[in-house]
This record gives sequence, structure tokens and C-alpha cells, in this order.
Amino acid sequence: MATGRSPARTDAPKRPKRPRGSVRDGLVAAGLELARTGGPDAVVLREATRIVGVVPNAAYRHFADRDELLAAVCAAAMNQLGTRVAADVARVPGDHGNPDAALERLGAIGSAYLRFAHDEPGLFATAFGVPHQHTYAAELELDLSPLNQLRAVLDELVDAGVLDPRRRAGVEFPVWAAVHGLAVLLEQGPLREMPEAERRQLVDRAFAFIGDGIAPAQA
Amino acid sequence: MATGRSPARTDAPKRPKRPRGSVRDGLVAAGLELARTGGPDAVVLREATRIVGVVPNAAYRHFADRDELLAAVCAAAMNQLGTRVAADVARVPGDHGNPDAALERLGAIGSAYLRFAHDEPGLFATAFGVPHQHTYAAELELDLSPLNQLRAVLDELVDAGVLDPRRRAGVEFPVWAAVHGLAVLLEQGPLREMPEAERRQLVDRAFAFIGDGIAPAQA
DNA sequence: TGTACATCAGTGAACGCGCGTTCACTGATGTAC
DNA sequence: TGTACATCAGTGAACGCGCGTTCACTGATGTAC
Repeated sequence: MATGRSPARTDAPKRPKRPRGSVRDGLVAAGLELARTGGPDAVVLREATRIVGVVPNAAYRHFADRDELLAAVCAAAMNQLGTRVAADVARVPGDHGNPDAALERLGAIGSAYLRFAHDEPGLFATAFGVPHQHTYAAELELDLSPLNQLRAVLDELVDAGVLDPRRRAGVEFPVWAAVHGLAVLLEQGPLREMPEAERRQLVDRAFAFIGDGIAPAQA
Repeated sequence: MATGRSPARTDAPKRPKRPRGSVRDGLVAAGLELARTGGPDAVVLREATRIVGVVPNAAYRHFADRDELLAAVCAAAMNQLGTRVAADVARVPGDHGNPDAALERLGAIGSAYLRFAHDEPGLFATAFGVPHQHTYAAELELDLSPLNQLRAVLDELVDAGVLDPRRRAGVEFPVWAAVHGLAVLLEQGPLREMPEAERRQLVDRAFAFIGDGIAPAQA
């Protein structure tokens, strides 16, 4: 801890109070914290500046308006979802192209998706709450998007000989829709009052339904 | 126009300025109009009272707070969805138990659901935006709930010999989830930027995917 | 049928609040010569 | 290496706004005897 004593010309430059871009990043991080608790509506520009420790209008150096901040927060939330999904998929052992492993990876995507929706309802809602003037495409890191990860696993299922190549085209959408619908209905929608045991059974059956669509049971 | 002249004791009673319960109903109707345009967040208590033509606090004779009004509006929105679905299902010809008719009724549910989400995004979002303290069960009319209508058609598909009875249990949930997820992803979610032609194809394929889960193609 | 009274459903006025956003400003950082 | 200047990123103060909600009130409606 080389503190105050001798402000000398060490290699550390005249440390600016705030590193480059730290306010912008801080605002997004603060917005993410707000979103975690209360969803997109809780992303309040003034509150975010308070958390960062700057004056409210300082935000306008980095964002045109509140919606632009919100859009950045939404992208960050989507990245969180993608990261969690990727982590769970990576945890499944087995080589690429191994049929059982590939099927397990598909299940891991679904489970991680649902778990995120359950554990982080605010972030989940925010990930899908991009304001209407803005686009989902913007600001997404790498390609950890859930859709892209799903596509990769479906391709692997074809490679593994599990999924008939003729059924591959566009099948990511019904699969995604089913899992997403499950998440929304169970966590925020009319099924949110359902007891845990029933939810489990419901999810199991839904996954089985999807699985049948991917790898139909031989008659 | 029998105006002012002779306030006589006609059979019309001393017309009260407002019929029974008209303010409450009016507030819900006004809230529904607001929701139609801007979703649940647009259901602003003061604005609703303005529309009805009463003073803001008059709303508190009928609702404990803004959330209670919103909950009533959400239920009304859900009833609208249910009504539209029912209307489209009723339009499908063919006796109960006729396999082709039953399958068409299943498709009609899905199509009506998606059309409502597309034509009335505000109401659709509101139907699924019941505030957390409140419950979805409350205030639903009859049983026009989409879930109940879906169940009825699935039962019919069993009767018609299309759906294997062993696959009937709980199958309404994956089907509902898939359609709901489609609606959400296409209208509000990341797929909202997709061009019309692709959307159509996507929906067709998704319906085919669901259909395969209900009535698997013979090998 | 008439009167006395409780309840219901509205009025009028006010409250505190926090929000997003704009303005003119100032000091620090980076660049050109 | 030093100076002049433009740009960047923050400050300070203020704005108008509309919201949800509470209070004490008043008149109309419904009920009991």
C-alpha cells in the first residue's frame, strides 16, 4: 500500500479519480443490480447514478436517455443468462458427437434456462425487456446467446446421429419457445402458484415432449 | 328528446346519475383501454378516473389500491384472450370427435393465441402481468381460460382416437408453453425483428413440431 | 306512508415524492506544433 | 520539453410533471319501525 507519501513520479500515472469508462460500466452494473431486484422497471437512472456516486446528469455523458441505459442493462442481463447456460453445458462430460452426452447437453441448456428464470426472475425479465426503440442484436457479447448455444447442441445431435438431419431446419425455435414459455408461465405467469412437486413433474414431462420431437421413440 | 319539461313520475325512476357499479366497471374498462395501448404499466389510476369522469380518490371506493385495479384489468384482459380463442375454435366446423375437426380446433387455439398476441400486444402483456401480491385465479369468467380450452380440445383428440390416451396426462403444458413462448419471443422478445415471411415459416414448423408430439407420424 | 338514521359513493383539496431531463459551468485529459 | 487549445467528463442547480394516496366532507340511497 504505497499511500499518499511522496506523490513521486512512480510508473503509476497521475491516477485519474476514475479509470477509463468506469462510470459507464458502473452505471450498467448498478442498473443490473436494480434489475436483479425489481426487473426492468426498477432500472431508474437517478438511482443508478447514486450507486455509482455521480450526479444524475452525468449519465447523459454515456447514454442518450434512460432507455439507452436500460437497453445496455438488458444486454448485460442476457449475457448473464448466456453465461450461466454455457457454464452448465460445459459441465456435461462426454466427447462431441457422443449421443448420450449430446442429449444431456440439450437437457442442460433447458435446465439452466429454467433455473436462471427461477433464481433471477428480475434479470430474466430484464434480459427480455429491451425497450421497443432498441434492438436485441446490439451489445451482445461473443455468441453465448441462448439461441446460438441451442443451435450448436442441435447440430451436435445431428452429428451424433440422434436428430434426423431432415428435421434439423428451424427446430431450434419450437424447442426454444417451449422452454421459454415454460419459464415465463411457471415463474411469472398463471402457473406461478403451482406447488413445487407439480412443477417438477410438469417440467419433466415437457422435457420428455421436446425430447420426443428431437429423437422420436422407435415404434 | 323528452327534456326538462315535466319531470313527471314516468316509469323511469329518479334516474341516478350513475347506474349501480358503473364506476367500478368503468374504471376497469378505462384501465383496459390504457393497457391496450401501453401494457400493464400504462394502467394509471388517475388516468382511469379521468376517463370515467370521477375524481381520482373515488377509485378507492372500489379498489384498495392501484394494484387491485390493475389485477382486475389483467383479469379482464385474460378474458378477452379467452373469448377470442373461443370464438375462433367455435368457427371450426365438424362434429365433436371428428379427428380432422379436432386437429383443426387445436390449430385454431394456437393461431388465435398468436394472433391476439400480435394484434393486441398491450392486452396480451397485461393478461400475463398480474401483480405479485395478487393471483391469476381470481375474477376469471366462466372457463374460457386458454388452458381450459386447450384441455377440452386435447380430450377431444383422445376421444377421436388421434391422441394416445397414455400421452394425454399433462400434455397441455408443453403445448401451451410452446405456443406461449412463440408469442412472447416473436412479439416482444428477440425474434420481434424477424421479417414476416420468416415468422410464418417459423410458426408453421413449430405447429408441425407440436402436432408430431400429439399425433406422431406412423413410421 | 312517513320519518330517522346508517351506509354508500362520490367531492375538493392537498401531501410528499421521485423521476427524467436541461442548462450553464469547470476542471482534467489529450493533441498539435 | 513546453505551451495553447479543443475535447471530454464531471458538477450544481433547477424545471415541470404526474403519480398514488390520505383527509375531512356531503349528498344520495337503502333500511327499520
